[in-house]
Amino acid sequence: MGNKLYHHGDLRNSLIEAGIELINQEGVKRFSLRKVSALCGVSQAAPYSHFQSKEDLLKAMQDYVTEQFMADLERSIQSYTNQNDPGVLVQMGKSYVMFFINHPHYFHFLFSQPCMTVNLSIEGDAAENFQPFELLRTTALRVFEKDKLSKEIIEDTIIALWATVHGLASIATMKNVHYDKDWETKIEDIIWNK
Amino acid sequence: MGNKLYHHGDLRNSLIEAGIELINQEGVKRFSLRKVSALCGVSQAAPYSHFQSKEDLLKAMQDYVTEQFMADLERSIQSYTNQNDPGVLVQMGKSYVMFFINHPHYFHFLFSQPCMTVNLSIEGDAAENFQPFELLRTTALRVFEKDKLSKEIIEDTIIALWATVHGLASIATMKNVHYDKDWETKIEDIIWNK
DNA sequence: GTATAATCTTAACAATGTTAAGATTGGAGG
DNA sequence: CCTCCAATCTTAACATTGTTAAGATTATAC
Repeated sequence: MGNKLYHHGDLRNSLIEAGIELINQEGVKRFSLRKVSALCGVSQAAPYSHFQSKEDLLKAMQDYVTEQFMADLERSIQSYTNQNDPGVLVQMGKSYVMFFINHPHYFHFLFSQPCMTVNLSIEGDAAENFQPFELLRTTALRVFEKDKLSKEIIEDTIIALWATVHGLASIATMKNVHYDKDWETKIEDIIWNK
Repeated sequence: MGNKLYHHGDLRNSLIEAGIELINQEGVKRFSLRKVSALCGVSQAAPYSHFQSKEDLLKAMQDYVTEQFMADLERSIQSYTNQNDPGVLVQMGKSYVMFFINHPHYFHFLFSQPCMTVNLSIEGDAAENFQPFELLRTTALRVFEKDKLSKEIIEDTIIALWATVHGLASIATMKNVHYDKDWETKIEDIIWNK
């Protein structure tokens, strides 16, 4: 009765988004299921209708962000005319930075929390790695295929490209650094001059 | 009265060592002050006579291992005749691996727990880095000084050397890989052939 | 030998993850 | 429209945890 519904309607996503906010404000250390429940105006045990455990919610939070990020990057790549042209890397790099300019809280959530496991290894099992990094890597490998470069140089170039783009995202999402319409051209310039 | 002493005698170190054992067996997630206290045959609040908090004990556990490791490495370096000879790096590498062959549980404690913060960056703040890594780095810089190599090549060589040595330690401390008297010569060969 | 500081114990508190049992509700099938 | 069922949510409770307070015990300095 009234405006208080027994059924929340979209509790699963609300818990995920409130969880990200909570971690950004208090850190993963002070994150708790009960606090997230309270933020969603819901009882302490409500999350257990959607998640098996606290760890399960945390994993879902990571997947939630990563999936949006991946969808954005894949859309960006496929919208480019020539998939083998180096320009596709610049296009992807722009999207990489832009995604976090549009969602700065996602950047802090993913990369500023020591226990949010984001694997970034070249040699290790690719399947366990941060998916956006692997997407950048396979895209770059396709672009560089025709160039007959040594494996080492290619891998180093990929790391350099990723570092540039990730660094830009890190700077752009810092507090007091505001979005500027010149950012897009800024990003293009920096990546091209690599 | 009897053999049960009111004063433990060496509780601080016992807590640290029992804590390392507990983390190796159950993981940092299931580590708790009360369990460590029980393992030491002491009441739940006893740790607070030696540590301010759980975090404080965890930090002390890391420092405890790192200090022993550093002392070992420094002794190894200083025992070598010529501090500028490349051989000092081999000597140090041998000690690096040997330390963890002699203390395999320290390796797992330091490197297999996601929340044990071990920084290993080249560009970042050196003071925040894993001290043994910085020691290897400064030693290598001294050895390579006369060679007039580019900074990039030197840094890459340092990474390669560290990776070799650390990888050997990782393999050597795996279960079912037992210490063998040939390990020392094995290590020498692998590092020299780099 | 006594005062004092260090060390340890017991007891309690609030916060947390998790489960059990039951209430409420939306929607499918009659 | 009505009924039944599964999904969703609530309340209540439990064990575990970090931490503090108050006091007991012991080592050590004087």
